[in-house]
Amino acid sequence: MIDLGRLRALHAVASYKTVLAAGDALHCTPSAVSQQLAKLERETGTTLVEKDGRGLRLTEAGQLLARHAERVLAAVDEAEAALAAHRDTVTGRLTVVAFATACRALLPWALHRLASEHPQLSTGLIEANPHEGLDALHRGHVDLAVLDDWPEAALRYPAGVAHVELGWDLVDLVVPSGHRLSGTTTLAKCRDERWIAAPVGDICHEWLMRVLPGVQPDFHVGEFETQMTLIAAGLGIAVIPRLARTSLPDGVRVVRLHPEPRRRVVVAWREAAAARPAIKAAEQALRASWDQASAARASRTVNAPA
Amino acid sequence: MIDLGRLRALHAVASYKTVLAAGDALHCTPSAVSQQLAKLERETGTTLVEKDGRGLRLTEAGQLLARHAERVLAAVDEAEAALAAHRDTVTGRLTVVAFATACRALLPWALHRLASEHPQLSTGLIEANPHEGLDALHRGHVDLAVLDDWPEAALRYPAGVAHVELGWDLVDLVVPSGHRLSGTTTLAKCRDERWIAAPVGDICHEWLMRVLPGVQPDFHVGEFETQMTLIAAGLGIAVIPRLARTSLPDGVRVVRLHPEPRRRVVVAWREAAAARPAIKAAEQALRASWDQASAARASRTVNAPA
DNA sequence: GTCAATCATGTAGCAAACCTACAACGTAGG
DNA sequence: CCTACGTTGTAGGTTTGCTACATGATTGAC
Repeated sequence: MIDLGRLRALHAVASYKTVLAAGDALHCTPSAVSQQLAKLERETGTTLVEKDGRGLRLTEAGQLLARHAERVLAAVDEAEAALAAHRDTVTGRLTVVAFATACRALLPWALHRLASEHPQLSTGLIEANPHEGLDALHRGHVDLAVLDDWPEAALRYPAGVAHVELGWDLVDLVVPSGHRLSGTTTLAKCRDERWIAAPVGDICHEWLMRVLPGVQPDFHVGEFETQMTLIAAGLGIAVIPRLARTSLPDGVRVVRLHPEPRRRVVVAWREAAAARPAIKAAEQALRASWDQASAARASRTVNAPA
Repeated sequence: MIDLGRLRALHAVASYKTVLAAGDALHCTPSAVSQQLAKLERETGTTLVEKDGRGLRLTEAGQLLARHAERVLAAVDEAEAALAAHRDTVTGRLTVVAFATACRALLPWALHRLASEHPQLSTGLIEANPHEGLDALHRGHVDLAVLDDWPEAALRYPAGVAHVELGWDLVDLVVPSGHRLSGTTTLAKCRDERWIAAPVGDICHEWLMRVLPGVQPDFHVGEFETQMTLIAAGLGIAVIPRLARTSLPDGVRVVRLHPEPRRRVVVAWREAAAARPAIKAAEQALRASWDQASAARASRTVNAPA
């Protein structure tokens, strides 16, 4: 198939009328241009140029090919321009995987912000636990992952996956209003309570088993909101991260723990996609969302301390 | 600027989903495809592909560039197709230079035939003497030359100019009806006649000076038709090629010469343009025109011998 | 779980292509 | 007639591109 360099040479000669000027425009010697033309003629089996005085002139076939060359080169230019534009535009489709609480407390804000600031970006959201999320990210099923990373059951990030910390999410004990515990306590003192926990296999359950070995929860419920309803009904106690507590139902009370358990909330992406503007924009949107949620919690705490 | 080979590699990978299949389609090893992709990524500063299981998958930028690559490659294909079509199509513009008699006796028929058989061809005609015609051809001002080549004043064809003989045009003596000469004579016997000749510098004049040294024509007229009118008026005699004698006015008579002077009628073109179908078509049309003119002369001779 | 099949990619080496410098040739214009 | 200009050929060195082979990673089956 025709070579681009030869087409460029022909087009330059067609534009500048002389091999010398063409070579000048192409930043090479006229000899190189001449050789390219000769090879193009040999390869196409067509006479493209003819001598004309001490210069040369394109034959009809040469003019024909030069016209087409212009279209080809224009298409190449367009391709480069489109790629360059894509390089610094937040565009395309961005699918995010996030753990359940983040899906409720962080992602709605962040995705809304992304959509309004970058109309060319289309987004998607998948809820999954951090293990599944990290795997989906690594496999390329999603572009961004929001993960909860518990120090006592730390995630292992595969090679090629980068991550940054969004912040720490503190965990409190939540008990029925009339419960004996109050103020600040330690987890160890709660060992003999009736426990409400996440389903087996869930990272929160896994974490609880690790910080309170031997505990056997009576209830296994995924949603913290449901857990709090069970607590309000006096059926047991649970540890609930603050991010999951946008509101506190009647009949429950928060008891601080010491030392305070906490989980890291991180955003992760593939290093291969790190340069994509949409990734950076999404990370910023998530950070803004996190800050907003933190501020909201702070004001609630000030107005109505637990 | 982007290289075509790399675009081809990307497009193949986009089409065949795997480097292995792409290499197969491109008749090279997967390693080559992989290297091309890597270089394309390096050159564009963009991530185009990402690992996906044991295969790979195009990023959005990769898909974008692949779409553009398809357009570029399509444009290249079109260029090749157009060139191939041009290679065996009688098309474009063909300018012919011819000596005066050919302009009248040959070219109208030939150009008409060309125009009707090849509607895509546009033609032009310039009258010039063979020296000028050969020069114009050589310089590329015209594409085809019809020349009268007198053995006694033979043309010199420059390098790069090819020619074929169309046929021989015999020359007779034309005298007033009541002239003493008749039947067959020799040029030498006419030395002392009053001569009508072409203008000085014209190849016909040049030829006459060479075959009859010392003769001093009293009349110098370019058009043979006018020469015959002068002959009919009894003002002198002239040598007139048969091609120029489509009809014989009253008051003149043809006298054969021995040996018969004659000129070669040739068609010439630049070797660089020899492959152009329009050149071949024009040569055939001229040959057909010549044959037609010869046949017409033959039938006239039979019906009304000179 | 292990093993084999599949696919991408890195490395070394060789062949081809490309460009530069220089010289030769032809042409245009004073 | 001679000089300036422009193209084209040749030799040489450099770059590029490909193949063959080995490596690493993943998938699916037994």
